[in-house]
Amino acid sequence: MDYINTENGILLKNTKDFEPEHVFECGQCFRWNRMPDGSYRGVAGGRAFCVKKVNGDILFQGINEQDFNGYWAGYFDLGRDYGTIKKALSKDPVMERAVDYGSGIRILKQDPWETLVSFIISANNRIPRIMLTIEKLCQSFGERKEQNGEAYFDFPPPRRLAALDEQDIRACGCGFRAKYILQAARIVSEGRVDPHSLENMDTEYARSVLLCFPGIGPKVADCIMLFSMAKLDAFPVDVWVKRVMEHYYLKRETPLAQIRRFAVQKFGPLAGVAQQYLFYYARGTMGRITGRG
DNA sequence: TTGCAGGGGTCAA
DNA sequence: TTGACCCCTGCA
Repeated sequence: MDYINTENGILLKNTKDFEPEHVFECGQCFRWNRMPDGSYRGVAGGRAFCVKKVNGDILFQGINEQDFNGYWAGYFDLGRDYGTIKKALSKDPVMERAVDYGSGIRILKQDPWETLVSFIISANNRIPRIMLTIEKLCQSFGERKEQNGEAYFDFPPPRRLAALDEQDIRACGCGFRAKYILQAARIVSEGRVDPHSLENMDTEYARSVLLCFPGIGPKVADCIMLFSMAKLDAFPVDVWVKRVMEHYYLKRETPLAQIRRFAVQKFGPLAGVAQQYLFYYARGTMGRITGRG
């Protein structure tokens, strides 16, 4: 990992496997917004900052070296060689096209609690509304902070949400998911499950624990593990991945669980990364490109 | 202009 | 296996 510590922030060199648009718009995160100049501004890990591409390099604006090494290098999965992963996946002709299409995708390592709630909200929902709902939750119940005169809000911790009424959560636009969020907050704040501890458990066990939460089914559980626990063998199957898998591989209508088994068998420990390339490829190429989820 | 289907799933019957 | 679920958007 080659970087320079500049007065503007950390400048990452040799970034052929890091494209901000691919990273932030492949469906794994909901608090990064595209700015008019093409940079992305987001809130994560308790702070707000900007990621921007400058002459082929990636600038993490306003991040110091200590925070970069202590947190952000892990968050952006900079220790992993995506070049090798892409080469391995590209042996498959369909994956070769998908990898080429989303060549700058990286799997983020987000906060497990925030990711758990975010993907409960994602169920039967569209991306713009998911983003709006999460932002409202943060503005209503998260800690207010300020940076360069601009306010931003952390994601509310479990104990904060657990102390609310279902109606308070519903008022953020969560709809029928409000009761699931409240119950999840109670489960975690009472110490019955620690989402962070699941990182150290194998994928099948972590999955079985996540499935005990109301509002978390197979797809959401796989998303939480892939996008916050670096469990790259988790393969979330949503409608887009279902479409792309049926179209290119299975050639017929196939149950979700069967698609997942097929993919895990085919792509093994890299199934989750393959899923992200396929998802981004499907959404970009398989019709109906809209603001809808 | 209005009405209705459907969405990056999950639950309950 | 199927309908209901928040609520917003696209479309007829």
